[in-house]
Amino acid sequence: MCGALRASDAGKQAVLMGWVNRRRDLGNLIFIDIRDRTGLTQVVFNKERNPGLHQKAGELRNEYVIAAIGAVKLREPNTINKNIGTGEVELIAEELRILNEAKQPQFLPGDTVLPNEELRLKYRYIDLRRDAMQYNIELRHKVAIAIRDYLSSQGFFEIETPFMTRSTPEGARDYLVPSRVQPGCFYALPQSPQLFKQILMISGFDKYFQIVRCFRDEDFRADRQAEFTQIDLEMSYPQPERVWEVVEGFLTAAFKAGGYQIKTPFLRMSYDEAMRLYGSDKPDMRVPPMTDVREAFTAENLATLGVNPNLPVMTIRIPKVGELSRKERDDIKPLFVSKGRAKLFEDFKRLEKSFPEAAAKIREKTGAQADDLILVVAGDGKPGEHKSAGGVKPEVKQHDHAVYTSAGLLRVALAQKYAAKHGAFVRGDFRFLWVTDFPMFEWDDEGKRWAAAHHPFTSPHDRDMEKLESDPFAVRALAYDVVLNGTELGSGSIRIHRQDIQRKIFHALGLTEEEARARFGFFLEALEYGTPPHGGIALGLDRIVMILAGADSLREVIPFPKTARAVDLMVDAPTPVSEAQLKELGIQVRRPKD
RNA sequence: GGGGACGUAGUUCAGUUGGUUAGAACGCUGCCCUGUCACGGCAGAGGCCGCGGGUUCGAGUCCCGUCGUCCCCGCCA
Repeated sequence: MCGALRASDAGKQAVLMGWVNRRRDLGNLIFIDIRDRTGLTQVVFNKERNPGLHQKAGELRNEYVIAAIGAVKLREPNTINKNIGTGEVELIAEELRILNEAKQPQFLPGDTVLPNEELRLKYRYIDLRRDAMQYNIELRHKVAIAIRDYLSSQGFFEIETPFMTRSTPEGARDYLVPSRVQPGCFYALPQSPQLFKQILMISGFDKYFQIVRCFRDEDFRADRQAEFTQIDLEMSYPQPERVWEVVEGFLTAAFKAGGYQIKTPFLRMSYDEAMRLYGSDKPDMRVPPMTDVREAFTAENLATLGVNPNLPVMTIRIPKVGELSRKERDDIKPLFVSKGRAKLFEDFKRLEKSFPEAAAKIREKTGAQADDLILVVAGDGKPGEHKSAGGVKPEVKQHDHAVYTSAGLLRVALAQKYAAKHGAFVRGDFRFLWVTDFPMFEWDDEGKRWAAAHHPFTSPHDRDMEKLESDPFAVRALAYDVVLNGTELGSGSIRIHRQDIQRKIFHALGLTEEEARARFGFFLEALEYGTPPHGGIALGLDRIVMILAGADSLREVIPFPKTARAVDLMVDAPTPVSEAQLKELGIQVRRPKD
């Protein structure tokens, strides 16, 4: 292989096959770097030594595929290239075959500046030849193998589940696949193999896993693709701690495959605590938590500031940012997105001038150093908004959350903006965290109903069972997320294994008996035939590899990704289909323009 | 659904208050060059300024629309 030859190979004959990475034509002497996925080797063509061969080498162009045969020669000491593994040797060509010519590509794998992503995706086969992409794809392979090996060694079976399955109205939008033999009927591509893996527990495969593709028709981001890969697993009779142990085990193996040692067990934190300290259910632990400093202010202070005294007053602290100019402070403002009625005080110096005592308490409470950036996010004091004061009603909690999440989003945005200053975002610093005790339900404003926060098969805490009807907001679920540096890696829960409880949950979700049976009838029936307690989790493989690769986007670790509008630029999908195909499927397309 | 950034040579970019012939670097083509390794030197080719309207004596530049890519909010059980 092109990256394999070493000084010890000197004197041997070698055949190298690969791409022309670069040619350096010195006239009577031509150097060609030949490349494959293992690396580069310099091949030398000397006119004096072999005029015919030298002339042929002159015809070589970028990305031609060639075979070079010759003797491995130790380089003169002054011509050694320390930048490449094969730099001590070179191949003195004796024979050259052009296996295939290449058109001049739009960009070259060896280019130092990347073209824009549109071109990279359109000519993905060129892009994938780049070192960085070859590394990422190999890393992905190694991580997947490590996880398979680990789970297999722990007694888990990898079992496949269908891709063409049943559409369920809960959750994300489905990708649909029309049926030809049943016109007007559709399969759905799975958002996850959730129900199948639960049924595998009912079927007696008490430890299941699968590295499996999932599909969700939603809007996409740097960390969200239309199709993505999950490490899905489920086990019978587990406590949550048992699931966490398994996950910590395979993540240790996966990160080891990526060259990193990680520490277990991971930190644990309840959802409530995560919200209060980080304003997020996926806290990035690399920057300091926020602090509620409501107590530092007097009632008069808060009134003067126009701050609601019933809501939290959160400080964000970003270390070592130093003095900010007026303009830099102004640049912070657009980073703040108020959820509900939160407002931002971006000038702590001014607060300090007006309220020196409160400011001193804040400095003490947050442990802020002189060069730390401090910001305050509080609830807007609107008259007539305190009607729920005194009782912990859902509305109050919602307003609390608005302040927490507004502050939390700003905290993350600032941490990114000033990453160079606080220096806390070091490659290889992995802060894992279990976030536990998620709420069972969320209020769906659009549908005006309670919705499952995780999914409707998640088991509530035993102690909260009686609050299902009276106070749904207070019901905690046996649900947990594994979080790494502010990214949600995975999400799981202990499931409901009893039909009566499942029925109660559907009821709390406002589903009638008939609706529930129409949607999940097969599953409810399965629950009645002796279902062991079970639970599991699913982790995003793409995200794990992305973080290990130090990449900012899933597209860097997926060979053939889609754009934000779910288009594959290389194959140009999706496309319209012929009238005949539609007719066969019994489908008529209503075009938006008509 | 909403907000923001970008779109100029094959590529990455520059292009002043609207003004004459739209530039640079790399790449490409040809010639020269025997120790280069991001080789070097000389010469040359290469432009629907994303697309469609509009304002103007005059538009790469201003306005409206549209298409595409990226980032964020909503959404993602």
